[in-house]
Amino acid sequence: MSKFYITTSIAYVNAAPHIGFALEAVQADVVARWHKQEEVFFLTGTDEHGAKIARAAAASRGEAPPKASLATGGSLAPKGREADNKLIKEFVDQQAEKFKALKSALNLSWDNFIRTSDQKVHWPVAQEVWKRIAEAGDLYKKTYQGLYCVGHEAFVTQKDLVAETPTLEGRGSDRSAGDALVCKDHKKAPELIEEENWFFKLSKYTKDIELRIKNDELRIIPEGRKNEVLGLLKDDPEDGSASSPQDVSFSRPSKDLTWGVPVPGDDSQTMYVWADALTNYISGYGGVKNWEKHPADIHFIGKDILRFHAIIWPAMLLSAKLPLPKTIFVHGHILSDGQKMSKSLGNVVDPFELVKKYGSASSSQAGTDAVRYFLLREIPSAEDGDFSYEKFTQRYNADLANGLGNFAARVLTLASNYSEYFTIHANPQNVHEVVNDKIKETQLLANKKITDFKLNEALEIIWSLIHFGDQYINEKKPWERKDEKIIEANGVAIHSSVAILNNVAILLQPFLPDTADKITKSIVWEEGRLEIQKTENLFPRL
RNA sequence: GCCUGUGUAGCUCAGUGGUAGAGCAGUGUCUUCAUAAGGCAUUGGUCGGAAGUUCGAUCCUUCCCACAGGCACCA
Repeated sequence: MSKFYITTSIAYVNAAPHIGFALEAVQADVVARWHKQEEVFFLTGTDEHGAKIARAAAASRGEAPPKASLATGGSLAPKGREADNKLIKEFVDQQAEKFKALKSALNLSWDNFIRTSDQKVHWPVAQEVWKRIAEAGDLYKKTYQGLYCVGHEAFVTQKDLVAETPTLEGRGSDRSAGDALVCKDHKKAPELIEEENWFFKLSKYTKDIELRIKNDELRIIPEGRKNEVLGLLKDDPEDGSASSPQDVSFSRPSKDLTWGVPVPGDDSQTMYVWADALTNYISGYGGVKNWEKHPADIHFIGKDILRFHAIIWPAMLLSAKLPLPKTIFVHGHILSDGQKMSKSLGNVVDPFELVKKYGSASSSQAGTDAVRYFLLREIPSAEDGDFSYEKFTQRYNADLANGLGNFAARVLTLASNYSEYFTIHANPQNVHEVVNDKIKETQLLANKKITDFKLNEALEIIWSLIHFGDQYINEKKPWERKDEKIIEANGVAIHSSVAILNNVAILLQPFLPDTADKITKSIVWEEGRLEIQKTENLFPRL
């Protein structure tokens, strides 16, 4: 297993794929394709367990009272769940298909798609890792106290609570002191419930992890995120504001949560998200043995799940005596017209719609590459970015239609119109020195940017080569002066232009694979002679 | 409430102790091989606000404002 191993986080299937996951998948895809000269294993998948999924499944069948106050009495959780689980299974199957469809929509090159509901592939690994952690003595049972809201069918926290309205003051005598809070959605006081959970001794490993992150044995990119994690790990008891992470709950009673992986040796408990979902990186990779030989080179994740990947996951691996991933790359979030995307605002951007919208009749891949390009160029790789149709159109016209598309058409037409030059001067080596230098410089810079995960800047650099090409052609004007004396010079100029285009395509291969192929295929050398096959417009102007 | 980060031209961002730069958009001009595309030139900024350190700050310090994120056992 000497493969370069790249993962995305696994997507939670309670909702349809949105553009945020598309961003992560596309970023990971570029890096995977860029490493293709080595052997690469690229994993993605879906996280399909948990109470939220169960609720989403019910909602999708139009059954559940969304936030209506209909408290389901006491019957919400327990028995008779076999039938329910079957329905949930149908739901997640359906959802997982939508995520898998991203592969063709965005031309992704993943090698495996892991689903946490896969009882044959995923469950045994999740349980094996659990056992290893248990054997290390890092799991213990503890009573968990929480505020349970019947309306939510879940534990709620302080931020879900609001002060009770004055009109209900009559009940004042009922409640104990300081208990004047009610659930903000359901206007009912939560119950204090105790339940027994398995806990993981996270605290045992925080020092070790802090060290490994500090010395980049576990790299976290970008720097700001690394510092954020180090801040979390640092214990400064003085001000009491930040204290190193506490042990985390690793299971839930199965009476409340049957939709998940059973805890080995304890039927009364179901694995909680960490123990279950994070192990996908091992189960999707052929199991513990493979991971031991070659752990992930890069995890691509969003900033919202940094804590789990940078602290809990390494702690689990240390406990299970398994190697840590080498790098965690953290991207930001995509805003929609400056606002957070949310269902209630109705501004969620659907990647499938985008691809369809920007694909032309003649070529649907133009839409795919246009979406890939926007995500990779407009969104700074490690930061938040903004999506709007206006920006998309602007990027498309300026960079793809006027920039790349026009340049390709320009060079190919030029080369095929003046092909007589080639009979005289058909040597591919015959490229101007300045052009060769610029090409080499661009390759160097772009590769450096990709290594640093600055994909947007890599594209910027590639586009500077296109710009250079336009300048070069304007300067050489190979279309005029066809007299004998300068035929040779024009031949070199056209060869040089073709070389620029060809190298742009090579550099773009990981970013816009389909467009790159089209360009490369239109430039053919036959018996030392250049044959140009003009293509249709790569990106028609909008 | 506590902690961290960000705030620079219409938009996206770069940048340095000595009074600011790029790309896109805008304007002018040249050009036709090209997708009314391209080249060149150019208009935009009291560098979030206030005070301080300094001969001098956009870059240093303090306070304030706005936004983002983290923590306060919420995944």
